[in-house]
Amino acid sequence: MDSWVGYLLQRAATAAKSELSHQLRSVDLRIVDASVLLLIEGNPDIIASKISKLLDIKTANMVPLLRALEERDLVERVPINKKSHGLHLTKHGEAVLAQTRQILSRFEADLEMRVPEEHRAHIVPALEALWRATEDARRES
Amino acid sequence: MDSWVGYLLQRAATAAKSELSHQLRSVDLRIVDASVLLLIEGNPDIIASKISKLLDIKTANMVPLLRALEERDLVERVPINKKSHGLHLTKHGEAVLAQTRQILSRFEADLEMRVPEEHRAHIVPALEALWRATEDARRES
DNA sequence: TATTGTTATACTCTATAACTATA
DNA sequence: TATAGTTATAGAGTATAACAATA
Repeated sequence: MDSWVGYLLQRAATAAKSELSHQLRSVDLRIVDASVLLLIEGNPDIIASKISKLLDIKTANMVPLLRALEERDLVERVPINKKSHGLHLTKHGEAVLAQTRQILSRFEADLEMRVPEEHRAHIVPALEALWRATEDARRES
Repeated sequence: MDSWVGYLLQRAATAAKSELSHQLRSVDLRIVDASVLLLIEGNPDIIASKISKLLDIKTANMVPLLRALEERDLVERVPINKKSHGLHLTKHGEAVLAQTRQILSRFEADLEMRVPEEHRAHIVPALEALWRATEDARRES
């Protein structure tokens, strides 16, 4: 079973997620929080429902997530019209995300270096193809 | 972000898990149930606490899991001493696992074929190294 | 009519604590 | 003293349904 792609994928992903979660505790963020902040920074005035589609989060679950980020003064909502709010980072949010980005890029570099040199160039295209083809299979079923 | 190993790892693993869960519904098993059945078949008279260590399941959570498998007549407990029970598959359990094994091996073959040929030989050793090194990092911290 | 956002709630999975009994 | 198994419970995380208001 140890040589099965599905099993190894699961084990590697779980281990990586667990390590990253641990490292993000220093900025008091979960992985999903960091993902949302990155998305807001890269797409100023993005609305909640757009984030929910991109990250596969139910809109109902976006509410407490964004409320927490807002209460911590990381994110601000600016009314676009009477229905939607554009999201953007506060000054404090930008500062926290800068710290977070350092953690993320260091973590990513560590992950890459753990792949033996002769396999390193193959891991990204292999995972990318695996992801896309598996997503497609799910959509077809 | 789409080229980050950690991100791709997560996406590919989630997609694969979701697809396998869906396929296992035909035998009314979750992935964890199938893993436990495989472990019992490969290690007759294994005890619950051993499974809990191997699959990283809290012993408290093994109780309802094994009870369900026992109530469905897939698994039997045979007393080893006054404290432990050896687990093994019933005839019915063996039959269901045979079906399950077909689903698993077909799924695994599909996954492998989704990796482009030029990267295929690299994915298993790459994931294995990533898993082990990341587990080690977690243990050290 | 579809989208956006929200509330309330339920379900699953996982985690913790306290406990009994046996190796 | 450590291990095996159990109970009860708490906490995330995620999912569904129903709803109001606006594009």
